[in-house]
Amino acid sequence: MTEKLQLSAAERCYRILSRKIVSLELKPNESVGEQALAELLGVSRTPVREALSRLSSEGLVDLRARSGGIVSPIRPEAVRDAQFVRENLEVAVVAEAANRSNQRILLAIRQTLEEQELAISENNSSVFYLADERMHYLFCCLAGREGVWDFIADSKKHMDRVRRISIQDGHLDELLDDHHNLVDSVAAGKAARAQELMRSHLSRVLLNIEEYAHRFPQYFEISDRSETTILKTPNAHG
Amino acid sequence: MTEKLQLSAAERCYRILSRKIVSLELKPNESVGEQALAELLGVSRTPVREALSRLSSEGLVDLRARSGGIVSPIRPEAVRDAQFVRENLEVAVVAEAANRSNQRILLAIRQTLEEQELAISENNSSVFYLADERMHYLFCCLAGREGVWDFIADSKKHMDRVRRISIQDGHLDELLDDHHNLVDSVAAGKAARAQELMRSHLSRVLLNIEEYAHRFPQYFEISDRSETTILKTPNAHG
DNA sequence: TGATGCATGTATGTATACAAGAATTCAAAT
DNA sequence: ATTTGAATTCTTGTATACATACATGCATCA
Repeated sequence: MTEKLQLSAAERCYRILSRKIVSLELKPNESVGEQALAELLGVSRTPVREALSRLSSEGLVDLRARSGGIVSPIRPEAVRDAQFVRENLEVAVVAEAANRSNQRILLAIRQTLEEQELAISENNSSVFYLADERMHYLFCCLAGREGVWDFIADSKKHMDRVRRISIQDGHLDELLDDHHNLVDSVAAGKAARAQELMRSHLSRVLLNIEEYAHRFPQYFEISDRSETTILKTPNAHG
Repeated sequence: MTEKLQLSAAERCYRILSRKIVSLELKPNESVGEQALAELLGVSRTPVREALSRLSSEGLVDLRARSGGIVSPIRPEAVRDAQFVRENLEVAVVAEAANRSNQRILLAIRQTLEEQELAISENNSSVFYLADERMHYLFCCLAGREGVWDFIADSKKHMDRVRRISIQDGHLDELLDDHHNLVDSVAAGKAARAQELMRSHLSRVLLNIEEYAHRFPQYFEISDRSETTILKTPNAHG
C-alpha cells in the first residue's frame, strides 16, 4: 500500500539524467554543468551533484576535477568489454532458463514478443526497446537468477547508446526474429541451442559498432572541430 | 606524468568506508550516520554523504529515507547471484587467457603465487587477500579483457565479506593449491581444464556460506536483540 | 607577430544552515 | 503494569554560502 510516493530529488535527477544520456537526448561529449542542470531540473546543485557522481561511477559521465563534466563519449573499448560481460552472463542465464519451465513466466515472455511485433508495426523503437529489455529480464526470472539482472543492467548501460543507434537504424525485424527463435528454444528446453542463439543475438550490437563509429563520429570521438583524427597515440616506441 | 596527487575528500571517504566494510571493520547491520562518519573522517557531511550514496548503489549500505543507514547485512541470496556473475565472467576470462601467451604477465602471475605462499607462511590473510585479487586481475589482463575486471570487482564486493570470513577460517592452503593448478593450466594453454578449475575454485566461497551463516549469524541476520526488547513488533496478534 | 604570464571569471568542492520526517522516550490513562 | 500518544531529539535531504582551482583572455615582452 505505502508505495514510495515521493522519491528524493537526487534520485529523480539521477533517473532523468540517466534516461537523457542513454536516449542520446544528452549527446556524448556534451558538457554538463551542475548549475545549468540544477536550473533545468528545478532543484539546487546538491541533488544534481549526487546524480552526476553516480553517473560518473557508472561511466556515463566523465568528471574532471574542477573543470566540469561531459557526457562520456562512446568508447568502442568499453562497449567491447561490456558486451563480453553481458554476453557471458545472459548465455549462462538462458541455459538455466531452458532447464526450467514456468508457464506463467513463459507466457509473460511471449507477451513481450507480441508487444515487440506491435512496436514494429507502429515503427515505435522506444516501445520495442522497453519490451526487449523486459524480455531479457524475464529470462533471468525464469532462470531463478533475478538478481543477476542488476549486473546485466549495469553492463548494458555502456552499450545502450550504441544499441539505441542500432535500433534507430531499423534492424528491429532481425532482432524480433532472434527473439522468437530464442524463446522457442528455451520453451523447448534446448539449452545448448538457446545459448548459441543468445550469443549470436547479443553479438549483433557489436557487429555494427565500427559502422556506427564512422556514421556518427561525433558520438564516439571528440569532434569539436572537423575530422582531426586523434585516436590513441599508437604507443610508438615500445 | 601529472598523477592525481590529491583526490577529493569524497573519493577518500568512499575508499575508506568501502575498505572498512568489506574488511568487516564496519560490521553488517552496524548503523552508519553521516554526522558520526564525518567526525571520524575529519570532513563535513557532504563528502560522506556522497560516499554513502555510492556505497548504497553498490549494495554495501542500506539507506532508509531520513532514518539513517546500516551496513548491509550479508544476504545469501545476493551472494549467490554475485557468485553466479563472477563465476561465469572469470571462467570466460580464463578460457581466453589460456589461449594467449604473454610471458611478462605470466611471470607477474607467478609472482603473486609466491606472495601468497609467503603470506601463508606468515599467516597474514590480508596480504594473501591482496595477492589473490591481483592474480585474478592479471588473468583479465592476460585475456586482453582488462576492462572486465571492473565488473568482476563490482560483483566481488557482494562476496568479499563472506570471503573474508572464509579466509579467516584458514582455508588459505586449499586456495593456494587451486591457484597453482589454475596457473599451470593457463600456462599450458589447457583452456577447458582451466575453466573447470576456475569454476570449482570460485565455488569454494559458496560451499561454506551456510556454515558461516550459522557461525556468524550477526553478520547475516538482524540480531541486535542482545538484551533489549526492540526490533519489529512480532506482529503477534492474539 | 607569437609566446608567456598575470588577472579575472567561472565552475567545482566543501561546509554549514535550515527544514522535514522518523524514532525514541516520557508521561498519562486505563 | 501495559499501552497509547504526544513531544522531543536526532537524522537525513536540500539549499546556499564560501574557498579553491582551472580556463580564458588580455597585455606585455622577445
